[in-house]
Amino acid sequence: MNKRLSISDDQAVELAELFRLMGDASRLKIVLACLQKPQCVSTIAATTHLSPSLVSHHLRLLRATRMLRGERRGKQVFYVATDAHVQCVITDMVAHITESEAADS
Amino acid sequence: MNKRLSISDDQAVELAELFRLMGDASRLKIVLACLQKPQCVSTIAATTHLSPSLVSHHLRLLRATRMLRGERRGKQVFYVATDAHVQCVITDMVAHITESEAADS
DNA sequence: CTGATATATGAATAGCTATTCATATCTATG
DNA sequence: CATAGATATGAATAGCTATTCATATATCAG
Repeated sequence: MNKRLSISDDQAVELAELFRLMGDASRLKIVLACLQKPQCVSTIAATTHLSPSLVSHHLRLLRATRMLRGERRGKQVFYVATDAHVQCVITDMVAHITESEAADS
Repeated sequence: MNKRLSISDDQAVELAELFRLMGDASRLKIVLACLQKPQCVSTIAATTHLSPSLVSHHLRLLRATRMLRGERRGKQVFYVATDAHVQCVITDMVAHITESEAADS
């Protein structure tokens, strides 16, 4: 039951990088859009109200850190979240935000 | 069982801000140091290998978003993590990092 | 091959942010 | 009060980053 909370500096950097990726509203919305099922770039752009170019730039970062995986289907490329931990974390935090909304003093 | 994953733009910004705070290695280490029990600033600075000034600057941000709470005891101020959700999220992600270390292809 | 659609990439930039250094405030003690 | 220790604050800056615009690449239809 005793949880390990002391991590090395390298691990802190690694972990912070994951959080940093979710620490931008545009990128977070992109990840959210791809959490449940694969979405193509233009759909992501439409649902997030971001330009396709910007979405593509962010997708590159999310791809590089393996938070999302892309698969080409014809002209389109579909992206989906890969990491179950990330899915859990985001889901939990979304729940946190949406639940504690009325209780915000 | 159907989890809410679509959030408003404002909520995305709010959520991203929480992640962004943890998205800096220095700040993440500070939060980690205060997760289990209250720590004073100089102790935090010592364990994180950061200057007291830098720690104090980061603490201000963490205080402002209510991730940490500070309490004065004599000359020292002790900080501790307030939000259980944040504790969970960080603990989960730490577990994620430390577990999947060997399996990193 | 041509044109059209979808995605990616590169450069340029404006705004932000982490860090440092200097200085101020707070608190206990003598 | 004066001094010392602990924390906070302010200014300055160097480096980063999100965004935009222009352009390139890829895929399919005809």
